[in-house]
Amino acid sequence: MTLRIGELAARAGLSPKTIRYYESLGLLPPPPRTPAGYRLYGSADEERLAFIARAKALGLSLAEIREVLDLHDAGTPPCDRVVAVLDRKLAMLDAQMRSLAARREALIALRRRAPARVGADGCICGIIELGVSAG
Amino acid sequence: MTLRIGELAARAGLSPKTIRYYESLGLLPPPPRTPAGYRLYGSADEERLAFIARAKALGLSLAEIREVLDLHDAGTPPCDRVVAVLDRKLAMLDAQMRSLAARREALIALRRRAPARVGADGCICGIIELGVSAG
DNA sequence: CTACCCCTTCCAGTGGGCTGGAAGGTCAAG
DNA sequence: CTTGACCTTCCAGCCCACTGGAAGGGGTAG
Repeated sequence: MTLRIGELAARAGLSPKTIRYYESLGLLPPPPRTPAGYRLYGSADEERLAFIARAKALGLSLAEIREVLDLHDAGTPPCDRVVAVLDRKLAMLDAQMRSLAARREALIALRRRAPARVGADGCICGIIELGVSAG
Repeated sequence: MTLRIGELAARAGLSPKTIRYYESLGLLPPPPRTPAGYRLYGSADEERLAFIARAKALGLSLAEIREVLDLHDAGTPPCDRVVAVLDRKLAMLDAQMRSLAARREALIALRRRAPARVGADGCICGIIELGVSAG
């Protein structure tokens, strides 16, 4: 159960570069090394990477994941923090979806009127240029 | 109707930096200069910036806007291209909204089960870690 | 003259999550 | 011995739309 970085990366579906990058961000503790300097990992690291993957899939940034991991490593159950982060994510997601929906409406309205605007005079492109009421 | 860059920027609601940046990207043609090298703009530039602002609000990237403007400057009505870009934007928007909606569902389900997962043993944080079926 | 604001150019940094590449060390197989 | 896969470090770049700052010139008011 001792892995070099390439093996760990393969199991986690990442590149060795990414593992080293995570270590540089403090997401993974500095692992023990062989005399030649090769990093050596165990199953705890694999689980940690699985946790990171799950948190990433939920939309947490690496900085947020690091915060949670730091709490855990300090012996504090990170769950309260996780709930707070999740709630914030949810609020941001809602806001983002609203703005996307608004843009989508604008785009669809424009798209519907586009044929009538093609070739409008005195402007760069009537589709974009003319006000919503026109057409 | 001759403006220096600061004046034009103020009218367009941009910074002089941004105007120069747009020029460097080819969104604005290189304007005439005073003997001292100051850029001089006219109402056509103001309209061009208004067009850019509108296109940006629709979600076009500066590269896409440049493409449209290049077509226009070459004497080709850009409307066909605009329609294609708009359609692509719409498809991307839909895909993005679907993925956001999926993440939102996952987040909400997780959030609902969170209390039962707090303090789960043998993992970093039960809220994130446990499978969807758990709880 | 100074003060002050505007203008010029060019270089560099922001954020996020990597990725590429150079230059070199290590280790097992053939 | 060589080959080749793997490892190490460090620096640099990607995307996007700017933004900051340095270093210097221009133009006008007092």
